[in-house]
This record gives sequence, C-alpha cells and structure tokens, in this order.
Amino acid sequence: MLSYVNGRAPTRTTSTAPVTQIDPLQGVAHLRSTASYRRGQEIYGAGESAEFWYHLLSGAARKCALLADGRRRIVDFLLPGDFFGFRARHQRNFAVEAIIPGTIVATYPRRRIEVAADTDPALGRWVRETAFESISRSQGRVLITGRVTALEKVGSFLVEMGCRSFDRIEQTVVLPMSRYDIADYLGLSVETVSRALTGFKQRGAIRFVGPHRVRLIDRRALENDQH
Amino acid sequence: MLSYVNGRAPTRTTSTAPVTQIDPLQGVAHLRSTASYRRGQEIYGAGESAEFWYHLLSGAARKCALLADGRRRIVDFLLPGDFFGFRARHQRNFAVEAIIPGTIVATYPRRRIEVAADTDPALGRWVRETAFESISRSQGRVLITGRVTALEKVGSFLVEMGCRSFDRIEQTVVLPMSRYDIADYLGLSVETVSRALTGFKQRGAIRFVGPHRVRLIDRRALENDQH
DNA sequence: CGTAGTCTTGAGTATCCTCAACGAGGGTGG
DNA sequence: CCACCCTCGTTGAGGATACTCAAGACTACG
Repeated sequence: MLSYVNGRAPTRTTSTAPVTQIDPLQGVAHLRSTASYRRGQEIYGAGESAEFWYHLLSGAARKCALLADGRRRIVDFLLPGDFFGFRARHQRNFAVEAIIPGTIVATYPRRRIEVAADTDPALGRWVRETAFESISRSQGRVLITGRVTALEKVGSFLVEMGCRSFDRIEQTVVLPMSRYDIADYLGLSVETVSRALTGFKQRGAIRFVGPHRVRLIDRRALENDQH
Repeated sequence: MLSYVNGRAPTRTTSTAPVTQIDPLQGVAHLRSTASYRRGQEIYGAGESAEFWYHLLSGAARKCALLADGRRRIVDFLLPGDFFGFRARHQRNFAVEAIIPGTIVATYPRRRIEVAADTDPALGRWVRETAFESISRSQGRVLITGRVTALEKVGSFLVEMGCRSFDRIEQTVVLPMSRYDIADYLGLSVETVSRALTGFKQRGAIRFVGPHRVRLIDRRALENDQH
C-alpha cells in the first residue's frame, strides 16, 4: 500500500541566495520565491488555477494524473533544473508531489513573467525555448513508455535517467523514486520492474550501489532487447 | 507489409488564399507558404535542421521516430489545426509524414517569426500559448499510451480521436490512419487493435461506417475497462 | 476486373500481471 | 538501546492477456 502525505503550507522563504541561474531569469529574480517540500507533499494540485511557473532546484518530484476510476498515473519525473507548470488554459490537469524530503522549488508568478516578457524579448525567447525543451522531453518519454517489452521499458528508462540524474562523483545513476513509482510511470507492475532490474544485474549490464544508485556497465544491453 | 512513399519535392505554392487564421498570425501571413503532400510523403525528416514551424491545414500526418534497431515508432498524430516542428535545439529527432493524400501544410520560417515576435508581444505570447498547448496534448497522450490493458488503450484512443477528429455532419469519428499506425502508436500489435475494436463493436459501444469512420455509442464503455 | 495492401479472425505460445510470502531498511516509542 | 511497525524491495507460482504465425475477407485504386 502506498502512503500519501499531502500536508500543505511549505516552508516558504523569499529567496536572495545566489543560485546559479540562467541569464534571462536574472531580470525577474526579484519575482521569485522558493519553498521546501516534505516527502509526498503537494507542490501544486490538479484543479488549481495555473498562476505560477515552477523551477525545481534540488530534490525530485513526480507529476501525476488521477484517472476517473481513482487510480493514479505518473506522467513525468521532475529533477533539478527542470521547469514545469506551463499551462495554456487556466486550470491544471495534473498534480505535482515531492519525492525527496527537502525538495526545493522556485516559483514565478505567471502573469508578471508574461508582462515582463512583453518588453524583454530575450526573456520571451527564453520562455519559448524552455517550453520547446519540455515538448522534446515529453515526446522522448513516449519513446520509453511506448516500448513493447518490460525489459525494453526498464532498460531505456535507466538510460534516460543516466542522462538526467547522474552523480559524477560516485559515477552512478540516481533513482530517487520508488520501484512503485517506476512501475506506475512505465505502466508495469512493481514485481516486473524488480525482476527486470535483477535480470539486468545478473546479466552484468548494471550494478547496484544501494537500491537507488545504479552503475550502468553495458549500456547496449539496456537499449537492445535481447531477451 | 507497409509501403512508404518517400518522394520529396512537394507541390509548393506561395499562399494568398483566405484561410481562416488565428489573429496573431495575420501579421506574419506574408511569410507563410503552403505545400501539398502525397500519402506517405515526408514533410520533414529526422536530422534536418529545424528551420521551419508547421501548421497542418487539412489531411493528417504522423510523427515518427526511428529506433536504433530499425523499428519505427509513432509518437503523435497531427490533424487539421495542429502546429508542429517546435524544436529547441537545431536538429530534429523525429520525422513527419503525410497519412492522407493531398495533406496541406503551411510553413513559417522559424527565425523570421522569432524576430517578428521580438517586436510583437502578442505574437510572442501566441507562440508560447501554442507551445503550452502542445505540452498539454503531449502529456495527455501519455495517459492514453500508458494505460495497462489493450481495451483501455484502444478505448481512450477512440475517445481522444472523438475530440480531435469529429465529423459534425456525419456525426462520426474519423480515423484517417491505418490499423498498423494505431497499433504502432499504442504499442500493440495490429491484431490486438483489430480485436479490441471488434470487441467494442460487438458490445455495442461503437458502430462502424466503413473502416475509418466510427460512431461512438457508449462513451463510458470505452473509458472504463470492464473486460 | 485484377492486384496489392489493409483488415479481420483463429490457434498456440510467451510475457506479464495477480496473489502470496519473506527480507531489509528507517523511524518511533518503550 | 532494542523491539516494533511500516514501507519498500525482492522472489516464487499460477493464470490471464497480448503477441506471433497463419490464413482468409475486404478495400482502394489503377
């Protein structure tokens, strides 16, 4: 059984810390406020009005949809550096929850950024670029979840995480989410995910350094489905 | 076996036709050129530099990725009104091919739109909104392809197409793509797609008016997976 | 009217899900 | 400090689902 800690009221602070930031955002840094979230805490909820854009600074989060029958479905994992919360219409379809305790997220008021972008072409371009990146990422994800066999799904998931969440010091891929989350994301059962991982381990394609740290040994074995 | 007609050189014409157009694009209408594509013809290819933005005016197209092992994977279907080709980096990951003979696509030079957007805030906002719509659409798609059973996948695919490709006159959903394309898109085999459709038909949830026209009778039966 | 591609249906098999149980780790309270 | 609980992760056995292979019916188009 999964537990959802959905307490609100994050520890919000007006940020003046010199976070390494992309240039175009410097001009609107005074609009930013950062907040820290506990494990399982909601960053924004489905049905909220889309008044803010978000920038995940540290930790990790999951973007979920609630299906009509009550089941949950993870649509995306958000990692440090990711922007999210872009929304055309005024209401949100998804909820975002922190996975890691102490996940830090920066918040920008949408309308005020839009206004600023009207007079600052560089900012406007930057928002567009960021949105385009988000599109590319989203479509790349379809290539992972759309794979046929479980081994293919898990394998390409590991490769994707290897690109997005790599610890250079320990030379390992960090999987901050639980096996349940991975299973939900890939449309598999937990057991199948676990079995696929042990399968890769036994074949020497990966090596575990704790359940949430993996070293990718044979990347080709992860991408090709050689049963 | 599928056939791919990949001939290039579409029938390109500088457009002055009074197509119904969204306001913000009026200012850059002179930059537009339209082209007609044959069935299977490539609108743009993987590896091309992303110099244009596209607007599908009539017909239908599929966005595909070529996997390392040579297999193809359909990532998206493009229907009248859809914008595509947004890309952050300079090279494209996907190829787009026409599905319907005589598919008409409008093309806008990316850089010149960007320049125009620098001085026209409404245009800049419109591009952002369009990109955000594309993100929402892409994530909604994950909810379809990420469903567990084949019936769920095919059912929610029909519902989505019911929203996107509805013929008001005949009161039918138009499925311009082949069963093979649907199967590829949903990550199923052709046979399974066919069987799921027959299943829905026999249960009275849908009614066929030719293989590419469906009337949705019981929408709830398509969304709920009641085996 | 013929051909090629598309769509449907059938039978057998492999894969993945469900149910069940057990081990490991982290946090809390005695 | 240890025991306990809760969640997470892994492994096993059995059964349902979807894939593969195969063949026939239908459509579109020249």
